[in-house]
Amino acid sequence: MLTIGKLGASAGVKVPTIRYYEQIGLLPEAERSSGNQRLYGQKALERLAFIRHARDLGFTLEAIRDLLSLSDNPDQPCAAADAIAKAQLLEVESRLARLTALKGELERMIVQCAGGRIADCRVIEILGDHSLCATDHRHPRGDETS
Amino acid sequence: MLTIGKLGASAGVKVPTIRYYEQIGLLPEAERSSGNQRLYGQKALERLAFIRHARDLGFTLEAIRDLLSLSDNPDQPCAAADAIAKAQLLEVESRLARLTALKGELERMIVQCAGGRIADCRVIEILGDHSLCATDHRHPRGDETS
DNA sequence: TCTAATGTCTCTAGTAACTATAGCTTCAAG
DNA sequence: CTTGAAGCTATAGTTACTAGAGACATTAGA
Ligand SMILES: [Zn+2]
Ligand SMILES: [Zn+2]
Ligand SMILES: [Zn+2]
Ligand SMILES: [Zn+2]
Repeated sequence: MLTIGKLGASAGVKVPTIRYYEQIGLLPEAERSSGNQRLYGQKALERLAFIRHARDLGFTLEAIRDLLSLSDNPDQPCAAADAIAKAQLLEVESRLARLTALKGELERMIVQCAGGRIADCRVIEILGDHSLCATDHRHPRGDETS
Repeated sequence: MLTIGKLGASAGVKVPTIRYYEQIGLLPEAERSSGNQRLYGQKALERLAFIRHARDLGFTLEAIRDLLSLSDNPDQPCAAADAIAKAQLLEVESRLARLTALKGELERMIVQCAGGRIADCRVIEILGDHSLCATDHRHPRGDETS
């Protein structure tokens, strides 16, 4: 049995994050010791490692919630799990496209600046006027920039 | 003079967002009409367009706050502005690197799944075990995934 | 065994950048 | 003059945590 600190160290997750996952129902309520401290077994460690890895791959907690409940039904077909992964891939690809455009614009504006006064700064000028940009990099609302 | 709705439409920013920017001091307090409604002139439109464009390029509001105060001092040297843009470029490049790794892993896991039961699903299996991954894509804490 | 340091407990609030809701007032068109 | 759209304030919700306060539990050393 692991204390919450050991569990966190094993899975690479901070202690308050574990408590948070329990609070939102992503982890089941833990057993408690006589002194009311949480105790975890191997299954909890695996579940937490799954969550951590999926977070590292950019899945949202909502997607992870679905993936976990799928993985609790081993005899079901896996189409739903694959669909979640494919959606995540699409999301990543769209962020990648946007970030690539941003990188290009940022490079362009930095290169163009000759480094004089603000009044002549190409960075400031381009920030004030998208028509000076080479690409249409604008942000569709509800889309995460990052 | 523009009403808040016209201003938002002109700059491509939602009305509540404009009020939010005013609240956090990114936009100055607007003039008011006799009926207490906000009124904006050309300068406010330019400032809001600047903010919008910088947001579209992924700058944080804090960075934008600094860029705006720099652009209010046209005779200063522009090194500080350029530094902010360069920092943003580095940020974008690091996100790009991470997302590229994520894309690779997601493609790998999707391709490997034969589409059977959850128990045999490669997606679920790999999510549970990072050692099955080809790259080290792990998320340094405090770093934005997106 | 006592004690000091570390770990854990609960609860609350804060982060970024908005978005949504409620309940009200003002404005513009017909 | 009336109605519907637009505007006002204030509050709360979003995501995925992180930080803090103040109290209790556990462990290691002297
Ligand atoms: Zn410059
Ligand atoms: Zn642009
Ligand atoms: Zn599968
Ligand atoms: Zn991995």
